[in-house]
Amino acid sequence: MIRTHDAGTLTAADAGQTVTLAGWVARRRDHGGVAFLDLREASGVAQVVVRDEAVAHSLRNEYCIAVTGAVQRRPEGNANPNLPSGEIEVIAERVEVLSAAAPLPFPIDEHLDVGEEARLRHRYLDLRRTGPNQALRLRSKVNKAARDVLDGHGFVEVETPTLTRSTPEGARDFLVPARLQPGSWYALPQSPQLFKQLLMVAGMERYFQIARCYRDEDFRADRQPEFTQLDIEMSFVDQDDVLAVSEEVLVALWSLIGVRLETPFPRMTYAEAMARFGSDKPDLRMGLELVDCTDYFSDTPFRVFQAPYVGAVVMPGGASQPRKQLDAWQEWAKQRGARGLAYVLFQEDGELGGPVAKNLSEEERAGLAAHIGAEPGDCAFFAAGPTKSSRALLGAARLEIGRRGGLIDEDAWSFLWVVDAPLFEPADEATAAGDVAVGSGAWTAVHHAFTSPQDLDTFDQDPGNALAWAYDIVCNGNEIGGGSIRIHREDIQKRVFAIMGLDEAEATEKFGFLLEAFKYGAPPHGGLAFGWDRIVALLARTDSIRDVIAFPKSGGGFDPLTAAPAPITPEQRKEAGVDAVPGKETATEA
RNA sequence: GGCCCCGUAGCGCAGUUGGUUAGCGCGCCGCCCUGUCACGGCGGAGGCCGCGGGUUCGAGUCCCGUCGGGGUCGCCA
Repeated sequence: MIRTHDAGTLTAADAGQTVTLAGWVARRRDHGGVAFLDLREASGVAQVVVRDEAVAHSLRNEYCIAVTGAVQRRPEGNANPNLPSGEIEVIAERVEVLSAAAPLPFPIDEHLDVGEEARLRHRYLDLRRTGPNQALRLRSKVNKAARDVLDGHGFVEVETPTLTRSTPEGARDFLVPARLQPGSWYALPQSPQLFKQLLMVAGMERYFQIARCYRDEDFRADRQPEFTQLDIEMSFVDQDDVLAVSEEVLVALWSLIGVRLETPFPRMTYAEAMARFGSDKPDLRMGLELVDCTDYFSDTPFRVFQAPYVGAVVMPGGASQPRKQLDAWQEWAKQRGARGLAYVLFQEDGELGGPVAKNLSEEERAGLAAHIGAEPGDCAFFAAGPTKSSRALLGAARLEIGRRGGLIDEDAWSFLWVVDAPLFEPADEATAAGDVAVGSGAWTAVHHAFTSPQDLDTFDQDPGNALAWAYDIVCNGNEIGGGSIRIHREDIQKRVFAIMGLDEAEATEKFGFLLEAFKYGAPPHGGLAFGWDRIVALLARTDSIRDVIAFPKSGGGFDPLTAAPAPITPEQRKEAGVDAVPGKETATEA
């Protein structure tokens, strides 16, 4: 080793020793006759004193250097209490420049903000900064903690293919041309879903993988084209078994940041979450539940409230908002595709204000505050219309109220299982929004096509109300994982496909290998996948999953560092078979 | 794909109702400085104001388009 000691670990106890440190010049304070260097490396920072002016003068920020010298207590009054090594300094006898550094594209300094684009273009420099560096180190610890828990339960870590077959799952596939079969393409997996089920058929019984997944969808703040899941699957289990193991993993993760989670986590049904919070991932760090007013306004003279659903959410103290702000709420609602957001102001004098109030009956006005739990000085927002979209709007308003009003307890960790998800939803989006159970037969799986119905006998008689053995784990309003008990019987799987309008031939073409596997004694099984990037981001207390990914992509799937994706040469194009014209037999894809 | 915001020096930003020489801080380069720790002092270099078009006597500023970035809705089993 070039170095004998780690800079950040030196203390007064090391005084008198001669050490060799190696690292980067984080900062140089040159006083002429004496210069101070902050030498930074993985363990931290130590101050180096250079008395040779010629040596000190030539050093620049981020030079990679090795320093040999004696550890010394700092002179009286010169200690730096902000540094673990602040009691000591190293008096340089020899400074070797291992590698010089060109002027930096941006400062490697905790105190300054740098734009994300510049940081990602030189991510290797960004990662020298303490924050980003710590995030990756944390991620490594998170991986280890999960492996330790699962290993303790006899789980087997298995790698599954990343060059696989395109399957009609939810998202668009990334495709890779197959050189040896021009016109045929691999797909990158959206998740190892099918493989992990095959591993259950294979008798692995307990599988996990820190799995890279790929989805070619439009970008969001929270999304990367490649992302990571902790993927888990277990045989001979029911829902409670999966939830218990999952909780154990999460407990181990949060203990890394000194947080002790109480188990078991609370559970709430999907239906309850939607009714009370207008979300399938309610943030329980704040109160403010939606109030169903459908019955309350069943005889209302107000046309807008003559709707299949009317609900409200209260904004504490909202009655004093200026008109401009109330108008801004309308804009906010319109941006979310709503017509608007009706509101009633509960004045301090007991009168109701706002444009809606005068449309209500005397009786409705009188009892409204009590019904929705509004106090004088509050404002209530109303949504009326189809149940699903109205609740979603109110749920979003609830969160916005919480954010603006500082009602969210930022120190809290709120974990919640959302269980009993519906098995199907209407495939047609308009039908879904309208919440009208038309028997068009066009149903699609809410979770995925291999999720087991709770009632194996009746699920296909009333698909719209059938419940699934599916569960999501929610943390502070983020869905950080989800899974299900799977179908392990071929006959049930076929009935599910039938509801989804997938006939035998199609099912065979898309999932034939899975259906065939299920013929040979498939065990009952189920599992779950954690959104690993989001979980690490939560643990690192950062808003962006980009901060916990070593080399993330920016918008549009562009990698600012490598400038991928990039054009290929005509030779590559020819060889890859990208332009192969499909023959008749391969042209059946819709 | 819809909508909103942002592109000015290496980095972070300012730039008035359109007005002639586009500023500030940090960084960079040079000189000085023996106890600093986001050291300090003096001096200096560095700009196709994202790109293209238009309006105007005159555009960083106004208009149209386009590219890039961020956010949001759609989408993401």
